[in-house]
Amino acid sequence: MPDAHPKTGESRPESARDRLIAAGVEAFAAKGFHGTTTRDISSAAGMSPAALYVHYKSKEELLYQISRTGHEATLQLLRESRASSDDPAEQLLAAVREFVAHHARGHTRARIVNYELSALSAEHYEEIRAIRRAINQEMRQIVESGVARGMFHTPNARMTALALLSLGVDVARWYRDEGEWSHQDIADHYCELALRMVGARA
Amino acid sequence: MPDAHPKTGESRPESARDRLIAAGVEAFAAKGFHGTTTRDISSAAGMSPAALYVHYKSKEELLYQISRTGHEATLQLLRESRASSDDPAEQLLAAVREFVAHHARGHTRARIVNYELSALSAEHYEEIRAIRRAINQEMRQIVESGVARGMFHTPNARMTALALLSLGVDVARWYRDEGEWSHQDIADHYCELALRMVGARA
DNA sequence: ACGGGGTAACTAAGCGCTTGCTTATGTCAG
DNA sequence: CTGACATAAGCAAGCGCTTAGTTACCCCGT
Repeated sequence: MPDAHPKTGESRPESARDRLIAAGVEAFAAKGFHGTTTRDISSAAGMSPAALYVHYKSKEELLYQISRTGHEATLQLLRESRASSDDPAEQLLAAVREFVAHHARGHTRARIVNYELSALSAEHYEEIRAIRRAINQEMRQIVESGVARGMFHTPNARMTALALLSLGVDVARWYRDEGEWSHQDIADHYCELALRMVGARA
Repeated sequence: MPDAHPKTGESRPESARDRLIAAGVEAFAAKGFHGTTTRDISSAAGMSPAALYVHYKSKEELLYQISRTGHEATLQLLRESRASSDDPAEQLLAAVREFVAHHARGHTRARIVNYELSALSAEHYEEIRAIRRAINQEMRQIVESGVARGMFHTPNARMTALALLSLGVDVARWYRDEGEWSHQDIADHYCELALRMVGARA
């Protein structure tokens, strides 16, 4: 909303900010933050190098915007999954299905979200860490509520919750668009794995 | 073996090559290949920038040596686990325990092995990919042999094997030395998770 | 209808610095 | 003397980012 265009409204093809974000996502995911130059990004967005600085203070701020919106989308996805039912097993299935599909479909963005944290400034990193803690807590509460109701059986609910997230995050590392499994196939199989991991079959 | 020292034998504190490797591991893991300068590496190894080129052709060749030995160690670990027993369940437990402990204890090296592949040259990348395929196959054969003997029950043995490796690899991403769980704790819990994932309790 | 003034987006050129790597030279054990 | 190892100095190229200037478009008093 900071760049809502006063007159063109919806017919505008794509804002310069968005094109820079899209170019940054591709480049950072492919070559990493430090392996990407501001010239890579701006030329992929069809601009001169200086144009990047009209819209973002620095290369790092572009990374931060990508990372922040990516983390917030992931957190929201887990919150909605947990709110979708009162049954922990249903919550778990929704969370795993959405989380895995999100990391497969958006593997490019997800790689930046999960593997480029060390390129953030100290302040930005702290902000992102807070979102990551909230993400962990969502999954933990699903598993712990299932254990509390006697529906799940695991000797260490926190580590199991971490393993579930870990499994989903790593999909972004190995997933390929040309692969033989669709993100649906993967999400379905991972739902089955998740039920087994939490010990849902008493 | 290319730099076996003729006389000092075992009392030699550490060769220059090894110090460069150690410095490279730390730097690459902390800031990534492109975020690390040759001056970072050489000064951490207590040498001038030019000394790196006495021992390695380029910064990329140093990365390659780290990546190759790391991959080979991982492959060997899985081969030994599989050879340690005829029982697929025993093989699985040995493989998961060793693989997870290896990725926790050696998380610094493991991060380079798994997250810095795109910085390798095309030729080196192909060589590493071959080792990675062999690693996948080891785990796959454990799971498939368990299914073939009716001891494991999973609808997609290949995806389950991939998930097991994925779970272990991702330990290197989140593991911290200061964390409250030792690598033994994690390995034990992950063994339990692995048995559930493959459906070992018929 | 018109022109002056303000604003936002963008570029060409380039600054100061750092990069990976090389060269010339020295040192020292065998 | 030789050869392996190290360094000081530095090169060409590339880096993130800045500056000065141009263009396009808005509002608004006359």
